Amino acid sequence: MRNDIQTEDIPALCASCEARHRGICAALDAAQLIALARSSHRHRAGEGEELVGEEESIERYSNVLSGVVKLTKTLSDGRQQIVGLRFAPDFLGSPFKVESKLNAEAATKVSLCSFPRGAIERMMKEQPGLEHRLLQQTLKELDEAREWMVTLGRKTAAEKVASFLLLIAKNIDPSARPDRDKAEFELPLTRADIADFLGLTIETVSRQFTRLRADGIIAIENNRQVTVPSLSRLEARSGS
Amino acid sequence: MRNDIQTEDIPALCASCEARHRGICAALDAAQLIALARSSHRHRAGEGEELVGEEESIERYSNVLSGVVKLTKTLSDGRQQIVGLRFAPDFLGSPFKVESKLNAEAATKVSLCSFPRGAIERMMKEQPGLEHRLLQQTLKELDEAREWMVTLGRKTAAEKVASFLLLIAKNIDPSARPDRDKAEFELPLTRADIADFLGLTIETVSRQFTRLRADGIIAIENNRQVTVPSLSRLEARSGS
DNA sequence: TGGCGTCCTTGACTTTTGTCAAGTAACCTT
DNA sequence: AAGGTTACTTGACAAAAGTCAAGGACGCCA
Repeated sequence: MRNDIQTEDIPALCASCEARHRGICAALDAAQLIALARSSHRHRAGEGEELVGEEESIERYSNVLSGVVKLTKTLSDGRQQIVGLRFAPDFLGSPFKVESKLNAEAATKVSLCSFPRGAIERMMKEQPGLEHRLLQQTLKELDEAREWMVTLGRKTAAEKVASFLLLIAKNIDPSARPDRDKAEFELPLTRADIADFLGLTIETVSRQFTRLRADGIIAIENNRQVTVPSLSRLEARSGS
Repeated sequence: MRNDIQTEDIPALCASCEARHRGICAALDAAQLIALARSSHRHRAGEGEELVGEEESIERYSNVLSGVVKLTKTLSDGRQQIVGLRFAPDFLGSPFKVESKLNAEAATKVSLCSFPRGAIERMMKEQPGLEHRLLQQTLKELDEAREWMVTLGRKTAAEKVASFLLLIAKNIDPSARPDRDKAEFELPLTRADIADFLGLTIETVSRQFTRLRADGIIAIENNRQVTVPSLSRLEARSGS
């Protein structure tokens, strides 16, 4: 609506940004983008860096521009579970606080575009489309979480590992489209992370990789570089 | 805001309704409640009854007024996972469709207050507070789903069963407040359902119940009636 | 270049959970 | 009250995944 009477250019910061089109910012018009860009800044974080600790969590929201962020929960005795992975251009930082604790950590090198809580909340008031967008992202996350609950609760170790590889292929390798049965990507997680994501041990994950490799379903180079000659053959092993 | 100039009474249907205060309807003013009540109706469903099938799913939304509804997902070979439980006054039916399939089934006798999709969407347009409320419920569901992912992925069978009992106690027994360490309730799920919720088999669930009973953590009568003399002792077994 | 640390793999063995089978208890129907 | 059905429990055994231990590959830093 206001786009029509809005002649200002969008901020340079946003012009080449993926989140501008597919992310949360797509709900904003040029004037709002400019306002938000004023209080936002891009920054990078290295592998293993904590993104959402106690204090920071509520104060800043971010778009993931590149890299992978893992969301984790930890039991009192240290057992850990990854409850979600965020890829570009996902939104990071749950609006309005939830009681239960969640940690966000860079799984790879990541780049983020962050802005203060207040800015986004102000915009939500004047632009209902933004809240709508947020609701949609949240529904998508909920859907993904439930999908993964099935994987955690009902799949075998072999199926879990195959499901994980499919998930990564879909989100990392841009060429892994339905019309192309081949995929190639670098694993964004260590074996330990993968184990925490799948509810398994490192050793079990490793053994399943070995089996997939022996069966020609995947090829691995340098521990991280994965080639999947046939996604459908991989999917056949994912139990879905 | 419109509450001030609104002198009409709220509909009789809503007057005694829990969802009116704690549920999604709390975001509506009297005029909107009246409009919604016109196209809504209460109905009951028996144990095991399908609530959200292929066609019905998107067409009707409901508030759960009493009883428990289970949300399930099923793998192609029939393995099933319960991905959520809805208690009164939770909202049922995800707004705007998601691609992945989810089934809702009455776990116990339930009573619902349903209204057509169109009605709620119309109101969301004129009352942003409603969408906000929906976002909050969705965030709560997401939080619960992630909490359960930890249970599924990282807890032992014994801890899973204890966690399940705690969850039910909190949601069913109104007297199970922090200040009272005792709880008593009727299990809303069969052993098979519990197994599907916990990612276990019926037999394992049964054995864990037997152990909790032998250790005096719980008492069970008639398979379903559970007494927990000390919630904190139960919690100590839940691994959280 | 060498040494150290991290990440990963592999093997032997243990534990946990699942499977199969039998049997009991409660309930519903007639 | 009899018969059948469903839900649950229990036991013996099998399979899956975890644990412990050793060793290899690679990268980093002095």
